[in-house]
Amino acid sequence: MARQYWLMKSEPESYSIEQFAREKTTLWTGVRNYQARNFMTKGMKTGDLFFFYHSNAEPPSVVGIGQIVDTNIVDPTAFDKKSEYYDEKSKKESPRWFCAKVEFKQKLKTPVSLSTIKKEKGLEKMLLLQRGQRLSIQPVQENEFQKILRLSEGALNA
DNA sequence: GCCAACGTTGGC
DNA sequence: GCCAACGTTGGC
Repeated sequence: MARQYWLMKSEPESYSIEQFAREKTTLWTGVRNYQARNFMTKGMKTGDLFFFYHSNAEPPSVVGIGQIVDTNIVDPTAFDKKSEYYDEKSKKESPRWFCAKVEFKQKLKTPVSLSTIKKEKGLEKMLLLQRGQRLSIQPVQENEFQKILRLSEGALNA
């Protein structure tokens, strides 16, 4: 199975690329949307790469790259009453939520902003740009991945 | 199983 | 701070 590519969102105020760069690896917990969960449990494989995206940021941007280390880990925050992600409906015998272990690879030389992505030909189909979509984990095509990488190195980025 | 009310996401 | 889009909840 060829390597797949993803985009994973995080608000910099809750978990930023800087924090990720410092910790090197982290558990991507707190996914509480079934569609995002299914991408994570069914599609994601060890070795896949993902864009780290800052949502609710100024400007919202792709800021770095990470790699999937392990998948289908039961999300421990669902059982933690003190966690904001606690879900009483997720039982240890039949967990409802899962997370992935991810490793920091690099920050982009230049973040690629949402507005830049919107302007770039060939990226129109990205889920990120689809109307009303709010998925925190979404698949990215390889050519889209490469294109955004090139944007981060060129001067085209606004 | 329908659907109104409500909550959340996230760009602007 | 606003609000569109969408998911979830719960009454019936």
